[in-house]
Amino acid sequence: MADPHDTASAPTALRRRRADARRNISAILDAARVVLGERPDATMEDIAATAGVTRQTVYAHFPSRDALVAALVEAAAAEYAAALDDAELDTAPPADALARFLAAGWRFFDRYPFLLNSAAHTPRPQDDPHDSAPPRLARVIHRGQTTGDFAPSLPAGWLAIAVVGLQHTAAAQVMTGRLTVGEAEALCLESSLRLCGGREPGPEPGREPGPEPGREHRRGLPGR
Amino acid sequence: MADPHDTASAPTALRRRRADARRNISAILDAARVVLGERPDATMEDIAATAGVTRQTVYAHFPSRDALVAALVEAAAAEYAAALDDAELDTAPPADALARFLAAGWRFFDRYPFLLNSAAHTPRPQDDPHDSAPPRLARVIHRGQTTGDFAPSLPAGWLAIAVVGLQHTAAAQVMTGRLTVGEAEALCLESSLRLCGGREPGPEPGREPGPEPGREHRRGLPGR
DNA sequence: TTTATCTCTTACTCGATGTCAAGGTTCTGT
DNA sequence: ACAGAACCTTGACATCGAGTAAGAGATAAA
Repeated sequence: MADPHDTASAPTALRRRRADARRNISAILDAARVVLGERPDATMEDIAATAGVTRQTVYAHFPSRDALVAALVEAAAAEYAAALDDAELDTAPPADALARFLAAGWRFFDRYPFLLNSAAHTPRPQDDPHDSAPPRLARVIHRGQTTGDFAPSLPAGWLAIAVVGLQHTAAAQVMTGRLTVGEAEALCLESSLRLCGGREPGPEPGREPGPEPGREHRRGLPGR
Repeated sequence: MADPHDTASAPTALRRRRADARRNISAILDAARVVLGERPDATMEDIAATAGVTRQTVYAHFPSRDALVAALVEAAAAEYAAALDDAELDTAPPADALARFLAAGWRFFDRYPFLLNSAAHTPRPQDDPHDSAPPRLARVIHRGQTTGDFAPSLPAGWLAIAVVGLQHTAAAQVMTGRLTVGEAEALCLESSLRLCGGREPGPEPGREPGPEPGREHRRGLPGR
């Protein structure tokens, strides 16, 4: 709080901070991303220690724990949105766009596992301005429905949410060790296509549903 | 802990408790079910006050907060399992059995909304002996795959988990007020059937996808 | 009625969050 | 390079919730 000079000479909401301050802020955010991914109920002191600063320094930049995770969610949303921007969802064929959407999601979950550990969904106000993924996917699905690639009998908005939920479910299976990452990706893609009413590829040779070799690493939950 | 007489003369693990004790235990469980459904981070004192007892009385029956929610999850699992027993999943046609499974789930979520608020998924050991729903549904789906009602190209075990996850997703949409209960049920059923590869009913008259009248009550999240 | 059991009151410890002030350190503008 | 602002650190403090403990009073069961 105590912002000494709120002069109107700063049109940008973010005042230029000192270099070490910015360094610490990103160190704290990084530490929170890692530590909260391992233990969602980690202490402020744990996060501060991992970031190499003191607990009070964390409070110097984030007024509360909720503010910290909110900032973390914000950063995650920005990264996710950027990844989706790079996926060219609106130009690729609908089925490909769906696959790219899911691929971006897997990379995202890999970097922000704490979003799967339920601590992120704190009592957020009923608006979710940080979650731009479902609308984007809804556009893809709607486009596929008009081109005939997807079945139009279910609303695209719901299907988008359902696909994201499906990926969330699959990721949770990876976290508990019941699926490998490769299995989860394959099952999620196949299921999402079917959910959207895409034409099944049928039993053609060269497309077995088993996990492709070389990526059976399970994540598992870290000890304790 | 302080169990005064652990005599071997009690073959049943549960010693016969005094009547008011049992009454209080169920009152506490009921209060926890309601209060934690509204506020997942409610205090022990909140739960105790709602149950009409003192905080220490709660600790007299449940050694810790985790033990209380564990008991609550246990009770929920028992009710859910009983509801699934009454649904005759193994005799009804697969598509009907799937619909019954989902219907039981909706009644369950209505009684135990706290299970949607993520606080229930505390660091549980990696085994989930309390969750008998997916295996049952997997049996139904597998049966449908052998009879030809469902497509066999995805493993039944995964599809069961995916359907449960889909219902979870739909229920979350109801919690945030983005869907009514009726909409959520209709979309979830339709999506689950499609996910399992059931034959689409096609555009026959008399099956509009809109919400049927008389059950548009939204749940919404309670204030604060 | 008697007795074992349960509940309530009061008070305490412990850990985590959040706050505050003083003094030292480091960056930045000149 | 230098002065001052911005930042970090140390230490102490307040608060809240979880969990523990003992004794007096209430209540169901015998």
